[in-house]
Amino acid sequence: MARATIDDVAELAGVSIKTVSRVVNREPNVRQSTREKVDEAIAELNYRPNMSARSLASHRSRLIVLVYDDPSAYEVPSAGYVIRMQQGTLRACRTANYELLIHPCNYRNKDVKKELQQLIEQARPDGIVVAAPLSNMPKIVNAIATSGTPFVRLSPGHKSRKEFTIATDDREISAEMTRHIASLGHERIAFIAGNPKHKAVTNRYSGYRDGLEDSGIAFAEELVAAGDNSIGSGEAAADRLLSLDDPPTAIFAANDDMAAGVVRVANRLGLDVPGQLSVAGFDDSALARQIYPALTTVRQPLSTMAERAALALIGKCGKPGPTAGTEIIPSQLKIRESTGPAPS
Amino acid sequence: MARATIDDVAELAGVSIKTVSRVVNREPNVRQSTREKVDEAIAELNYRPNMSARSLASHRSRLIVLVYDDPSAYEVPSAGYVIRMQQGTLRACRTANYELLIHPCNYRNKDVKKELQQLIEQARPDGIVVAAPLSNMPKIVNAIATSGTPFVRLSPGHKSRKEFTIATDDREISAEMTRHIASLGHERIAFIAGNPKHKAVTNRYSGYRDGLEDSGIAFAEELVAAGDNSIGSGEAAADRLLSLDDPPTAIFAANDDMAAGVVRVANRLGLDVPGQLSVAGFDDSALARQIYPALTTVRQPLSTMAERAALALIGKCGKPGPTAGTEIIPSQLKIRESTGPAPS
DNA sequence: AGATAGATTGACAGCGTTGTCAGAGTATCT
DNA sequence: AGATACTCTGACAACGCTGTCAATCTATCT
Repeated sequence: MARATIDDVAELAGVSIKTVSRVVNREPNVRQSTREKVDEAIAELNYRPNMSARSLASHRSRLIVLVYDDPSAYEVPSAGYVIRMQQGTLRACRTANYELLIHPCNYRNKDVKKELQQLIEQARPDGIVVAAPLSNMPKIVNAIATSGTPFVRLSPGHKSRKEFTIATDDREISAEMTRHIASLGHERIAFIAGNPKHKAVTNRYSGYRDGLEDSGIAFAEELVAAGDNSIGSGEAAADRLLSLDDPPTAIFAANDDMAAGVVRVANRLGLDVPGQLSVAGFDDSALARQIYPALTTVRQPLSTMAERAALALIGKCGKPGPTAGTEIIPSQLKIRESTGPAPS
Repeated sequence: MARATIDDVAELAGVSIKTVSRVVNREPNVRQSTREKVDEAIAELNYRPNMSARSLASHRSRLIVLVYDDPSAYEVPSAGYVIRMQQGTLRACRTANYELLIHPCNYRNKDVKKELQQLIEQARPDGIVVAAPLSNMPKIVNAIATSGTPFVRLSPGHKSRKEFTIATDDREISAEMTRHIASLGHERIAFIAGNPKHKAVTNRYSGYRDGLEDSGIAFAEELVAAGDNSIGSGEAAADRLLSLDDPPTAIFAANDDMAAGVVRVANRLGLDVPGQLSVAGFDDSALARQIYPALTTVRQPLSTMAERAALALIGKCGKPGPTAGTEIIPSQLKIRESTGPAPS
């Protein structure tokens, strides 16, 4: 039994195919009784519009593409990010009956530009969500921009006025985390900075200093350690910080992996967490919940960001709409077991 | 500048559009010189066929859909599975210039059937890869089968002769793991069984018994504990096993989470792993590499399975197409630090 | 009643490919 | 040379839908 086409529906309902098209696309100016007749015919024939035909005729594909960096995506710690972005994008797609095409790509590859162009020309998506770090690479962004396809940058830490960008409040939430720790009575609060290449991560340092100031705590150079986002660098940093004459009673690391390193050192030194040392991380990675004690950390609403991005694209479809500016999605403190009152 | 169409290419090359179509689709019976002329024109105009038109006319979409269960997919431990499947499918797609559409869905939802039908009718994918547990549900499989779209089941532990299925060798590899442990000198090898609802997981128990037999070790009822795949159940099982009069020197858990539970108990009891107790898991989840000592475990080639599935659908593969039968992809032992020689 | 504006509907031409089929070339065989 | 069998090529009709625009209705206004 071949699929019913719009002609079949039109014939059964006794109207023209154009009217069926109107009903299907919820266009105005169709008499209620006509609409009902058509809906009945659609139901009876179990008619579903053919996407290809639709897209060919209307120049719209009801397809959203999510582009992200492949190699980093498939390392263990990044899997969660990717999944959460997909989840958000999918949520948006579902509401509007769009489908999601995923296209991880490797920015180190010389042909990314060509690859993206081909993707765009073949799939003709209605919109593209570009995730970090690709979203911060002019090469990539330009390739997409020149195609004329609407796109949204998912770019924690990078604002932009040129393109529509969804960003995070790394600085503000880091300040909040710092204030939270301070509110527990801590006065010696250390910070482990991350890889300075990641803008979002350096923003966290600024937030730490803001939070200190807000809480009336003097900044102490010696309480800042440099890390590179790895567990190992967190351990090294913790070793140094905890061997200070006047060691910190709380350590805020710019990401969860480094915070996990701190916890590991604390265990080794026999320091109780959070009894003798409070530890906070950032990212709410899987690790944060797997280690003991579970990490107090910051959860960035990656899935909400992605959803927002996709919704913007879907909504913008056809309409001119605002194509520039930055939208900030607020992060959330996840208070768990690794932070507690300062030791007296 | 509007995209070049096949007409533009035909005009520039001085041939008919049909000939351009032939060249683009690598059809035979085109004179070499003609082919070159057309290729030049294509290059000059940077022509890319329009997918929608192509798919409308040819009833093929160059789209593969990956369908998997949503809720379970997005829990932390499953993210890795999903990503690996996507990765494999994408690899296959890339070689044949297909694109991948992902469609997580919730089998608890009453409308899954309708949802899948709609997906199929709208996107008209050339093939569908269905992951477990959806691939084991007749409701789902039938919905897809009746659509006539070629599909492959990704179904560890479930064989089938009716549909084309990619399965794993849970039983065989579990036997191998058991033999490996035995070869290290262990004679008291315990097993923690997983959730009996998962066929793949119960197969592992059979494999354990096979391996015992292969190694000439008598099966002891008391050395088998029941778990439910969670870390907590692993701890409980370990507690019981290790308090036996003649406790095991090695524990093989049917998944990594339970194995992690065993390691946790060992730490608590002050047992050195692997000095006094060897521990093995199954799945090679992220956790396996994150805990200390890193878990000896089994890695199932999920990505290879998915790749194989997609290749079969694309028809790019020399082996028989997606007609029927089961193909087994062998798993791999990952020997890491949690297993070692039996204590003397 | 006649006119006017707006609501409703349909005819038809694309959208950019591929499939079919017939016609034109070419090589090979009697 | 003429016949036969391929090899190449192109004209043209789908494919199933949307956009445009004109035609028809209906309601409202003088």
